Amino acid sequence: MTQLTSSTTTGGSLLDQMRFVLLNGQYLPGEKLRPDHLKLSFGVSAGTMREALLRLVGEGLVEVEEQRGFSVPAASLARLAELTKLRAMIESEGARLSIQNGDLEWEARLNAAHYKLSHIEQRLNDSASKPELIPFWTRADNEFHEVLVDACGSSSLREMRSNLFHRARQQIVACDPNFGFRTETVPEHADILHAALARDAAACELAITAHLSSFQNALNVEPLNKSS
Amino acid sequence: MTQLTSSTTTGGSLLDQMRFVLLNGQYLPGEKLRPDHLKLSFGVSAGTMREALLRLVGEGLVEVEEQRGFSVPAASLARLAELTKLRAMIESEGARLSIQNGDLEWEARLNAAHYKLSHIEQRLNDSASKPELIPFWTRADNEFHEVLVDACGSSSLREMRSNLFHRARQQIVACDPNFGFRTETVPEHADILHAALARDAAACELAITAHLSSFQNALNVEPLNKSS
DNA sequence: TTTGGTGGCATTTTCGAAATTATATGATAA
DNA sequence: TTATCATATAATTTCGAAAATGCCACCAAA
Repeated sequence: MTQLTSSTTTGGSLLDQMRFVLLNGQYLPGEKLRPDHLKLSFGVSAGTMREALLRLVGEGLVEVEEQRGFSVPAASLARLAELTKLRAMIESEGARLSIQNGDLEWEARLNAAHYKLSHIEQRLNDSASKPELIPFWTRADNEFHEVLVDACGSSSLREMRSNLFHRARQQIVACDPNFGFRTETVPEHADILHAALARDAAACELAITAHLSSFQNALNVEPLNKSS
Repeated sequence: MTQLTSSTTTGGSLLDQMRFVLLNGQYLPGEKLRPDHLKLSFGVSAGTMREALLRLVGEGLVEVEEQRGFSVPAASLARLAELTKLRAMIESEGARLSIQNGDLEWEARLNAAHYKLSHIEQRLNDSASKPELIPFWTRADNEFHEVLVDACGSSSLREMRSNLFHRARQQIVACDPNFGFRTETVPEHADILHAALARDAAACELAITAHLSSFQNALNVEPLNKSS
């Protein structure tokens, strides 16, 4: 396994570790996260543990109730649908702006991110199940969607996209035994890439919505709300 | 001043206090927020102070850099424009869903929220400047926009709206000597209310976009991006 | 059986200080 | 004068323990 963190401080790398395990379903939805217990697993003090949990609350990956401590957010298909819909809105708008503003260098980075992603997806497709690849796929998927909106010129939008991605991911690993991977994912990502490189904002928006909503359908959820 | 907090714990009420002062421009954009200094103003320990700041980071009202401490986010018209645009997207969608799902009780609450808001705005309109009313106006404005999306059925969207409102508010108090209040605000809020009560989602979306974008124009910023 | 209270235990919250790391100051050499 | 390095100061990070609070089982009274 490659190095998981780039942080120098204890709390920084702890945060990265916690994020990783939360995004890979190590803890069950609704489970309580007690600093006093967790400190044993991570080898830090309860205070540092509390600080990391507090930061994760800000990212929406952990919930906290006053005087009642921390817990893993409950998971449901309804919540996943909410987050996916917001993702579709934010990413569509971000991609639209990126297509408007992005330069050649952006296209190159998008290409690179898609190349990495499709490489991993190929390997996931080949053999029935390679659970050890999922973390790499998650990272590559996130990076592709990140680069897609990277030239949008709005750091607030980028922040929000990252936040939504992680929160949706957490729901997915709790709801889907396949961790969200499907064979259809491969051509869908390709569609997004090609629409973006062709500078076709409308097609790109369609491809993104199709990608996220086909994913919803696979989980037997109502499709994304169509405009009335 | 009425009671500012409903929290029982020290940290909880401290968080409310800090949020209040940050949203009212007590600290300058870019200013460093040192727990050791702030603890004197608020009468708590540095650790508790740190915890409150950490939570505010999660809300986007404070920034933190590893090994370099906390600071007030920089303010600029560009950043305000970003946040306002996201607000428009999120609130339009939330209002659309509320109009779809909201019942009579929702209409009643929206009416009540608008009544309170318009009452305060009337008083702000009458006399040239009543800076002591601004906090009340801010709260009423937030509550109106909150109720507007309250029946949307997506708690994620509600969370996000609240977050964006506060972050935008922080930018406004830093950029606008009038704290964002204009006489045009009054009819704009009324338009939103009437469109919502008439269950006219398209008109409501238009009214929201007009409201937020006319505000942008007043600050001499480029108008919100029109769909290409 | 149910209701209301009481005590003990686990957890959360808060604090103050030690350890680590950045930042500013000033001295020395090129 | 400029650059580099050591030193001193200030700030952040981390810890362990004390105080406050919630939770739960148990008992008594109705």
